[in-house]
Amino acid sequence: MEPAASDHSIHSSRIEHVLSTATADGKRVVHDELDFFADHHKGCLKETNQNLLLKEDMVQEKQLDVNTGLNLLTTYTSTSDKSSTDDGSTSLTMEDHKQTASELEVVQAELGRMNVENQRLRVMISQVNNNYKSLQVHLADLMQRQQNQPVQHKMVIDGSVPEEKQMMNIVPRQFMDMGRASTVNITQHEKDELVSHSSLDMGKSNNDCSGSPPIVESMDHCKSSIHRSTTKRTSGGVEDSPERQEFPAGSPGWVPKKVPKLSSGDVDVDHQASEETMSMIKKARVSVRARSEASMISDGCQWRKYGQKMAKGNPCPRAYYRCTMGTGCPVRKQVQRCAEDKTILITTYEGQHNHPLPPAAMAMASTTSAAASMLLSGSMPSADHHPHHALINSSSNTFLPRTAIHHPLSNCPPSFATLSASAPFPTVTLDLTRTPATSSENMPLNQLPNFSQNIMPLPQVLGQALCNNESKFSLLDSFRGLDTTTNHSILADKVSAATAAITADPNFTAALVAAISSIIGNNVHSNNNTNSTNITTRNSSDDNT
DNA sequence: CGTTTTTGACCTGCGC
DNA sequence: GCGCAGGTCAAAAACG
Repeated sequence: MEPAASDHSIHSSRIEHVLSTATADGKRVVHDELDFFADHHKGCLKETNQNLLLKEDMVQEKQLDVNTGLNLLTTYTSTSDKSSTDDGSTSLTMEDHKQTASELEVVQAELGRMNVENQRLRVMISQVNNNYKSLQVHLADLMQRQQNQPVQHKMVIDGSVPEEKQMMNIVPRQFMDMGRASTVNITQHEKDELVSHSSLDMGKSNNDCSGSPPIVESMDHCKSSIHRSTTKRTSGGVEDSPERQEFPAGSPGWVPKKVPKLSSGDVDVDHQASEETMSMIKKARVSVRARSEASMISDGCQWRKYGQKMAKGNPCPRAYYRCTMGTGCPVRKQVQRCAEDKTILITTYEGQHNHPLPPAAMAMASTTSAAASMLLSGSMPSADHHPHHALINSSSNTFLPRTAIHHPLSNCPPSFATLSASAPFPTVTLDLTRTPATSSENMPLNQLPNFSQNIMPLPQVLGQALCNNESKFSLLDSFRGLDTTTNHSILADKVSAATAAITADPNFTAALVAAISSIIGNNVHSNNNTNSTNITTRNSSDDNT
């Protein structure tokens, strides 16, 4: 009874160690790694739908089972009681009947609860689907608008907008540009500029999975080619690293680690402004802190260790891994134990996958990709001037910059996710090491799993964020908009519950990490193709595969 | 035997 | 220019 009921939680928080050495396809699996995606198959929306259907079937079956069981019970009772009858005792007593009846009532009540829960889950799924669709429509609309208004964002580059507008535009734009989250904030003018820049190398691209070179990478490759021409390497620039050979300039595989400095003589004034903007673009990283004795957390991808270093100030070595799922996939990650608490494993992801993510990694990634993109595009104080962590702390219910500490939603303690704008790389840090206790201060833990009842689903929150936003992706704006139309406490409760539920679910947070890292990487590929965001398309299409 | 891990050497950027 | 630290390379070893 109880296990069946618990099966209805969409987000399982189960963490299990992978003990096997090989997967079904024969690929090696790191021993004893912490597998956040042990039941990843539940994460996909469609699969969730299927699960719901299956579970409903299970409920029906269970009804049959129960009835059968009761019949059997009666039969067995009489049968098993035969011995007692044989012993001369009486047959079924009234007490037996009462007990059976009470059991029946309990089972029926439980079935009723399960049906109700199923209904709630179905409603939630439909809400999510609706939100995805509305997101898609809205983003298409935004893209169209921005194509019609290329001048506005030039102001962003020029920095001639009011400070608040700068905060809303410049900073998110940095993150937008860095990752695949969205190209919405890139105007057509900028795209043209970038394309003209990158056209130097684009012709050499030959292994782009998506068929279109990503803008950001093209930018990097452009600068990379300049860099290579102006800097010497002991290998002479001809014998480049294998990755550079694998990924000729313009191809999506290799993303240079560093953004080279350009001399003013290299480019004209317009380009210089553009380059200055691009020089602000730093490579985003996604870092996750998880408490684990395992050597590495499983994120659905396969990794090969290529180096290990002792980092300053930490007695534990830092291990360097690169993704081996795609040929020459440039995604890398660093794994290191926390110096203060060696039970905490810090995994930092960097780069962009040049291959489709495996189902394990995609599990819930599509659901969270919107969240991640909002995370990355969300409001932050001037990143380059505030090296501190900007709070997009989900457990603080805010996604708000520290400058907005007076926001009514920002009065909750931080714990979960932070965006670090500190040099050299902006880093989204998710802290899975903290218990939900902090975030559930306003929310009893036993209410957390009741996702569909107590909270607005995260995609819905994000959907509202988009719908309340006319021209830019800013949760701050959206929350401001919500402030005028919704009850603060209700919203706070909903967001708090969502946050707490997320915090309480390692699967979700790990998936969020994977989503963020994949967004930082993969979105660029298709976004450039479709000139629309991948957030919704991937959610709606990939989930149906 | 192919793949992965290990590990010392090397490269690069940055601060002084 | 030098030293330091982070990051990467690549040959050798280990592994399955």
